[in-house]
Amino acid sequence: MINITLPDGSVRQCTPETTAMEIARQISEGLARNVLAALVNDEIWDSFRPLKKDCSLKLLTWDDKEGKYAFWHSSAHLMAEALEALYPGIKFGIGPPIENGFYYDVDFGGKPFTADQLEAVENKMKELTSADNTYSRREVSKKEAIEYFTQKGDQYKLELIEGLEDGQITFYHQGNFTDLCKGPHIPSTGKIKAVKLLNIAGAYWRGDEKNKQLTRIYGITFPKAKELSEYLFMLEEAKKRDHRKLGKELELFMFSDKVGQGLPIWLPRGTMIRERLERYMRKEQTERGYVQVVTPHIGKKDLYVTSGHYEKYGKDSFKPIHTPEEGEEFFLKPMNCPHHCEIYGNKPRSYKELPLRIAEFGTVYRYEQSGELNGLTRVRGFTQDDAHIFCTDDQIKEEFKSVIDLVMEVFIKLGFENYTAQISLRDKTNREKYIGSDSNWDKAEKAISEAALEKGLKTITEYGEAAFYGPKLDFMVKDAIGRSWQLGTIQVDYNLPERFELEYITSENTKARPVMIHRAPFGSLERFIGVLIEHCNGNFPLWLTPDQVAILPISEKYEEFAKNILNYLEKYDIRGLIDNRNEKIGRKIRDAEMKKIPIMLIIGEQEQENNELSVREHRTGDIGKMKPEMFVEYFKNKLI
RNA sequence: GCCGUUGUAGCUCAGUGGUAGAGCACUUCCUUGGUAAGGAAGAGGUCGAGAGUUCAAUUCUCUUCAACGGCUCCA
Repeated sequence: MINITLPDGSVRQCTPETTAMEIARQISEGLARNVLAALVNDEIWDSFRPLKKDCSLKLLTWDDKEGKYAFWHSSAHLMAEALEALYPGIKFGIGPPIENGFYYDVDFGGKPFTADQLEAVENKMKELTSADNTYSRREVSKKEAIEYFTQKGDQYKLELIEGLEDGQITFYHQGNFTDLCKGPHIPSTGKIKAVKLLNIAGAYWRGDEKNKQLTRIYGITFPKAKELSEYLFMLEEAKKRDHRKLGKELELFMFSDKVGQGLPIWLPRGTMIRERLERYMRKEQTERGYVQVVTPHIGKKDLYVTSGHYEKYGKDSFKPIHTPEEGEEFFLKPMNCPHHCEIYGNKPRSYKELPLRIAEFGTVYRYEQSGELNGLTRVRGFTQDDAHIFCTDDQIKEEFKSVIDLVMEVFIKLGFENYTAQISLRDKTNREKYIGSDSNWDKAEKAISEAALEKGLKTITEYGEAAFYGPKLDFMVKDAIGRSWQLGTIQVDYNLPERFELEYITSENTKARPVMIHRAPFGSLERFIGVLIEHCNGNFPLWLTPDQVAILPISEKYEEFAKNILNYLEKYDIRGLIDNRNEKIGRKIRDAEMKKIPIMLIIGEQEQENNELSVREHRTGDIGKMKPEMFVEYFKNKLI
């Protein structure tokens, strides 16, 4: 007999052949129906695997992340079985569960596979779910595994097996399909009640572009049909708040083939948002002791040779700009820091000047690969709310903490609650690719980690994600469709001050090298606004929105009154427009609602006579009449 | 950059080997209307660009540009 400890602390005795599923059944039939996998000690197991030894056991259902993963992993196998039934002879790469669903990489052997074939696969999968085939696990020797896939002719699986140790290899089987897999899997295919294959895309084998490109098929499944329809509805909703779509509808920005790929053009309404963000940031920075500068959009090749960017990125960036002068080359600036280093080096600096915080809304240009461009979130020309803090070693941590404060202030102001901070450190094994000394790196990495800890940030640490010149702390936010984007960033740099030979005079009248911190709370204004659009679904905070108020006269007769009101509001810094089209009020309201204007002021005979405004709020409706003075008061209160 | 899909009016999209259509938006006129679409008429397209096949190409083929979905990359 063995002892099984359940999460509530109770212990059950049973035979070593007992499975998690049997225990579930002992507890209740309902639970047994919902069990997808089991957490045995700290490993995730199949619910149908004999427990063998004393252990702790947690039953996993759809409500557990691990339960979902087992479910989707099994769904990937199910899709593979369906594909193999429909297209015999195809080869399989990997087929893991992902955050929302699963995929499988398939080699169709040169035959095309297009999206309109997905439905047939989906139908086959549904057929296989109604067969309710059980999943089973089998430990196999490496030899046996190799034999099986050699006979099947699947070179990808063979390659995977090569990397595995004998004795650790398992096969999973359901229906007519056997796969190399470490599991775990759900009990049977019948649990999968709803199937949707979403899209197909190319993916390199093992993520290496030198390898063959396989067809990746993405899908999602659910234990209830209703959950699928809810998910699909959610996807539709997410599409509606896509910043590319809203940006077009609300006339915030555009792209032009003639101007070029990845080069956003800001329309008047979008520019208003940008400028308000800039103004806000400038104010915050001034309060924190930053000084503002302006530098040119180009710089001589020499500048980037000195900074090291030329060597590292010269080949992959925009081609140099040549002048009539023989041999003279300029580059579009990919970063502002070299320019700022020149500002620092403009005169001798004293320790009394440090920390010196140089800020600029600097527009930079980077030649991103064409396939990587995406709306405002990935562009070739963008403006950073950049600043470089030159300070002493001892000041790093304090400066770092103050920047973390600033970033959090910005996120709170704009309603981003769901962000994570990522600490990016060096690759533990390969240190070749980094510039700078080991001791400097160690110091910087320590300062970042401590600052983040002391500020109580929720962080994850990633090794190998550091920039080539220093470790960094990035703030990541998710967009409407769940994609994660980096916004704010703080980076320590021991490298550039050295390359530019920057110095300051210490209190002992000796020379010392400052440390540089790059930081950008928004990151890029483009990306920030892109994510912000999706975050608030185009309903910007009142202080930021392009048009705060729409004045809607009932008819042409009240146009004069409307103008007076607008003039009055402008005196109080309230931005508005008058809709004086020859349309009925219902129509004007509808259009203002569609344009997501936060406040509508409806004025007609009654309002004109009593010098009043009928106030209507976006998405809320009529909230009654007010005197203009009262409205200003009301508006100011809403701003906070 | 690579693979796949797409490209027709300002927007969203039908459609065809015989040089194009809808809804909305736009313009004009009628209507002067009270909280999410008043009515009528009109204008608007080198069918992404270039080349080829054909008597004839927006439609078929190739090239190219761009967008989208991924992969790879990212100072």
